[in-house]
Amino acid sequence: MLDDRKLEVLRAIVEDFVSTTEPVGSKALAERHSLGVSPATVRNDMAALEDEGFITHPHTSAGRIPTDKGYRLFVDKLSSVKPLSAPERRAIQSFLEGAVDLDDVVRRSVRLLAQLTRQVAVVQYPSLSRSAVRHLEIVHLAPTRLLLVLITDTGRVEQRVLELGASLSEDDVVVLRGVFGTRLHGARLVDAPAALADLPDAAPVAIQPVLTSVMAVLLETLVDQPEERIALAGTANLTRHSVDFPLTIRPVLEALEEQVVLLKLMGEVNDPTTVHVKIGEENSVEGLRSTSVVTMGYGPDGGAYGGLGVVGPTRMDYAGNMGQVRAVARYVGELLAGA
Amino acid sequence: MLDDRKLEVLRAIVEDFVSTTEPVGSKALAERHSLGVSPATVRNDMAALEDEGFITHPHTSAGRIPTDKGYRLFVDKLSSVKPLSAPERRAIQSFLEGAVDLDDVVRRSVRLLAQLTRQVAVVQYPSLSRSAVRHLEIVHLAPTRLLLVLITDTGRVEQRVLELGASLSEDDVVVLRGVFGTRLHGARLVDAPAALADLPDAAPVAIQPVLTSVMAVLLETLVDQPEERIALAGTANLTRHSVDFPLTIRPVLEALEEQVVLLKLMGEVNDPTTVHVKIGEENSVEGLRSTSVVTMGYGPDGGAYGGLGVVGPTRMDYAGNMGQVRAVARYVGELLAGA
DNA sequence: ACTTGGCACTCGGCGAAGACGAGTGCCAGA
DNA sequence: TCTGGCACTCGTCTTCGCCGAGTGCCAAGT
Repeated sequence: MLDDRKLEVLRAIVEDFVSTTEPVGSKALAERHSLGVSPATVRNDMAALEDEGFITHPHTSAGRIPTDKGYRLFVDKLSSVKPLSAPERRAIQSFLEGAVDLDDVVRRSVRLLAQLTRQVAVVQYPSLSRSAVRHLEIVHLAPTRLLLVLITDTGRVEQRVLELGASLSEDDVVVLRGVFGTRLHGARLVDAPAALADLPDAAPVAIQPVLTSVMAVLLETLVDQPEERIALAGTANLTRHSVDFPLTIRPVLEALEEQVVLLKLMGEVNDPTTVHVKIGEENSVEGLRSTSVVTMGYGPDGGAYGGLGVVGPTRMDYAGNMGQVRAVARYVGELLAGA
Repeated sequence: MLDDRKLEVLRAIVEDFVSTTEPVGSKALAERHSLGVSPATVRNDMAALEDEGFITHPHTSAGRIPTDKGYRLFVDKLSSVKPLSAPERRAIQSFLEGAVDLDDVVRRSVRLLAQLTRQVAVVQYPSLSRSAVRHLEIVHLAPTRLLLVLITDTGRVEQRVLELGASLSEDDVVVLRGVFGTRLHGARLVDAPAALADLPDAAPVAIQPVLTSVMAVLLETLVDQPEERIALAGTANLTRHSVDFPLTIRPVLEALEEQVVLLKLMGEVNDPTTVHVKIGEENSVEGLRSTSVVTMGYGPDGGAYGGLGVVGPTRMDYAGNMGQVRAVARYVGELLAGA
């Protein structure tokens, strides 16, 4: 059905189309790649590939372009992730070293990724629920007002102001600090509910009410509805492709503005060992059906802190972008593990 | 030189052009606006306006369009900031209420502004240096490692990990907390250097070294090089205009990706009482020469916490956008003052 | 059975030519 | 100072025809 030469033809079509942006014809193909056969033969192979749905032609008298299915085959069978060049490695290193805090790491990574791939880059902040508690600070702002500050092992900081029904003494606050500190320190946030389950009963009766409400706030805002954050960069890169503009990039820009969409994108990967690729119609998000998304999780092998990746035209350099995404994901993972 | 009718003609041209996007001719103008004169007269006025540089025509047989100078006159003399409609007010309120923390406030505001104006919206986080210290927490992560967490009255949280040369006891940390707490609580960050100036001398000798380095980190990262943050939304709105090309929106997108550019934009306004408008070539940033920027500071009258605004085509609804920017700035200002 | 050269055919792109019409500038008269 | 008239300019849109890349198919060769 699909012998080696046909696959070779497909690879040639993808590579040429990706680099030239123009439909590729049988003649040019036979010349540029040393396939050792005539254009006519190539045409036959092309017809076969088209029957199988791997390529199409926009109109009768034009060359062929790969379909989503064609790219999929190319990515799965015909290409391998391209390791980075030495300059690229150096770029990553010099770009990311010297980041002062988590925000800085994320912002630098996303810009780096955009620059490296020349695509739109997306980086998810380390997910709260998968992080562990490094420190929980309870600040007594006013008699009836507490400020909770949670700091995770990946450096995320979340704070909430809490209005209490009743007034609280400084001693009460100290007790609260002690109780939550011992229960939560080092615990992963997903495990927090379990760690705190018996807390109200175990505590002194006097502070049980306030303790319960602090617990409620903690669990609600940090575990039940964890606030996910995402950074974006390189949207200007969208204008490099697709000559016919507003129509193509509009829905993409709109989709990328939706926090939900980005979360979905990133949520689908929590595997920090493999690069994932979604091509065109494979994307579950409406506005991104004309693009491809390359993603990877970052963090420890067990479960990633979060995801990162790039969004670009289906006509992209998959091998290269996959390599770049993988490299940045690994670096960021290491950086945060060491923090 | 420019009598009332000519000004009226200019206003009509600006209004028509803004709403239709098309060069406006003398005939259409005389009909649509009840100027009480014939197209021929309007033509004469137009010729005069053109001589003065307030309008041009793209080519001989086209209508007139305003120049930057024309828009400037329009904004300064011919229009007044448009108050919001009732639905708009309600939208602001329902959009912003229920924000749980500063991040939330900023992100909601920027999206709100983008939606309201249908332009690209920019919101600067409250500038650190102009904020006051609500709480400074010093966490003893490890014997030689401190975590500084600064919380400002506007709700910004900044943290830095600090590696010390020497080991520190828990008691030392308590002393540190006390010292910095009393000195800084409630102080504005701009005043921090003064508030801390004599600190090393006044403190117990034992902790002077560590105290000095904590001070150094504080002052350097929080006062000398305060980390400014900016949120952006509505870039997809750029595609609504400029039927023409990527050529128009490309440089704009690129400029908007530069943190520096946005800071410059926002830095130029710290007046929370007036809306500022930069039109086309008036912009100091290269990539934004084809756009207009409407900005305003938010915060207390004395000095704003930060700035916010929108970026759009010079052909924008100035009166409306100015009203919207002003309204959002006021709301955000109140919201943060009450926090 | 596969490959190859030949050949007729398709169809989008591009440039020329022309019709159209919006809008102008100017002028003479009120 | 305003107005109507009029000739003129010039960009836009449409049509038309040519060009050529590229195809599909076929018959012949290996």
